[in-house]
Amino acid sequence: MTDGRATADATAARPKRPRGAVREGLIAAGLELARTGGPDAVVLREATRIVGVVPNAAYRHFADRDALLAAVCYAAMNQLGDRMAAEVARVRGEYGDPDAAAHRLRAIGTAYLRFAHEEPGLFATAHALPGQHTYNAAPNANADNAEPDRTPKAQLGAALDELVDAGVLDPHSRAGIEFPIWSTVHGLAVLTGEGPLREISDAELQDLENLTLDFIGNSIAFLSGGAEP
Amino acid sequence: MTDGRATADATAARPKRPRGAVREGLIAAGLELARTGGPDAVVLREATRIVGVVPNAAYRHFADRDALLAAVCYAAMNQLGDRMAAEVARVRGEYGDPDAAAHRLRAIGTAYLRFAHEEPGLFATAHALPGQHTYNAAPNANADNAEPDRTPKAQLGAALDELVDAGVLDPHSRAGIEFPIWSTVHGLAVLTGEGPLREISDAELQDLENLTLDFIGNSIAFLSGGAEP
DNA sequence: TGTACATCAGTGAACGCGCGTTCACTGATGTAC
DNA sequence: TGTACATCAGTGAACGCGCGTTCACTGATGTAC
Repeated sequence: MTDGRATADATAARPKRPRGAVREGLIAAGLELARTGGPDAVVLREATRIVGVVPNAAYRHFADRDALLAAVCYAAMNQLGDRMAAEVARVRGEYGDPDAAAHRLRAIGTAYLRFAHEEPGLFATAHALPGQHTYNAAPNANADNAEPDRTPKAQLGAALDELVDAGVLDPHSRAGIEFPIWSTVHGLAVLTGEGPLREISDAELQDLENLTLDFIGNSIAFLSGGAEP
Repeated sequence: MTDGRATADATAARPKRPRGAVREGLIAAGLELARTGGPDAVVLREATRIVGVVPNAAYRHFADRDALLAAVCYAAMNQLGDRMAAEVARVRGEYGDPDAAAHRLRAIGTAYLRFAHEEPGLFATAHALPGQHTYNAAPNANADNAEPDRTPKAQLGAALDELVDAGVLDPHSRAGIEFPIWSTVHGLAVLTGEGPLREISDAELQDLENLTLDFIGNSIAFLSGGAEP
């Protein structure tokens, strides 16, 4: 009874684990810690405790604490990407339809902001990759990749490409426009999350989000030669 | 010679310090630590070492480590504000002149981005106020304040007010517009500083900054009923 | 102007804590012949 | 099919470290009468 092991199997002593289970478990544990307390809460010893393994066992799977943290950061970023993809997929209308394209772009933004608001720890962790690691070398970014790139930047880029194909956005204005847009949404998430605007009410937050997404829409509209509504 | 004290005064033993010198020294030391390593580098013991005082002496001036960090955060934010004010002051043209007003708004943005780029540690620290403290209760924000508010938000607000007075920006569109603008600039600073865009070259960074400030200008131009240039 | 006392701002020593990391080890799994 | 051996993935114990914080103290400064 002192042993909290799940299985009452007779052959106890050392529990059998499928291959790779500890590594995956450590990342999952790290994600849970990050969810609650952000990147600083990803403590190697605590992760091994959760998995039920001795601390140094982690070094069979990760070079050091930062390598574990990096894996957790990638996982957090993937969760953000999945949320965005899911939100975009909910928008109906065929590819190239101007209205649908605009809605999909907005869905990108709202998903990003919603994730930041609902999972502040994971959102912060997704952007807390340790200095010696690189965002480009993300594990899921294999060269001969059949499935599309699900990074936030890539999904935003795809939405903007559709806006061009739909004839809404001038191709000439397309180049690099994802960066100001990404910056705007990211900045709002940071300022209202842990930044100087973190004390505002939910109602004010909602207003700010709408205001900000409209702000983005206005800039695009200007590039498309539109006038004030 | 083993004593690194500055003065060779005969009455050594305990060096005389003017009133408040230790407190100010701790904040200055904390700023120096933050400059190099960000908010996490603001270590209470290290700050006391720099000042030349025993660790627990800090508790005469700060309730705990977070109180010291909060003071350092406020100081970092003030440095950012000072930079912005200096950059804006360099723009010539009298108040209300449309061209000068636009330049002043842009100066706000460039100063913000420049500070983030040149002093990443201080920039991060300015936005790393510990959770139990509040940005509104900034020490320099006394109620009966003769001097103007130098917070980034206030300076941005002043620039936008001038844009309204200059007839460039519709008063109806003025309300709350500082938040999307602030978000855009802040987001770019974070993404290119410690975020996923931190590995880009200086040239690319320059392009991104121009692109982003133009993006802001476009949104304002749209609100003012302008068309594509 | 002098004395008594309270407050202020520092010292010195110590505390427990939890962390990341290293070492030498051992049993289980996979592989070659 | 069986045996010999290398590799893998865990254990157990220990390390040094530096941190924030608390305690009891002491000398210097300011204040009341």
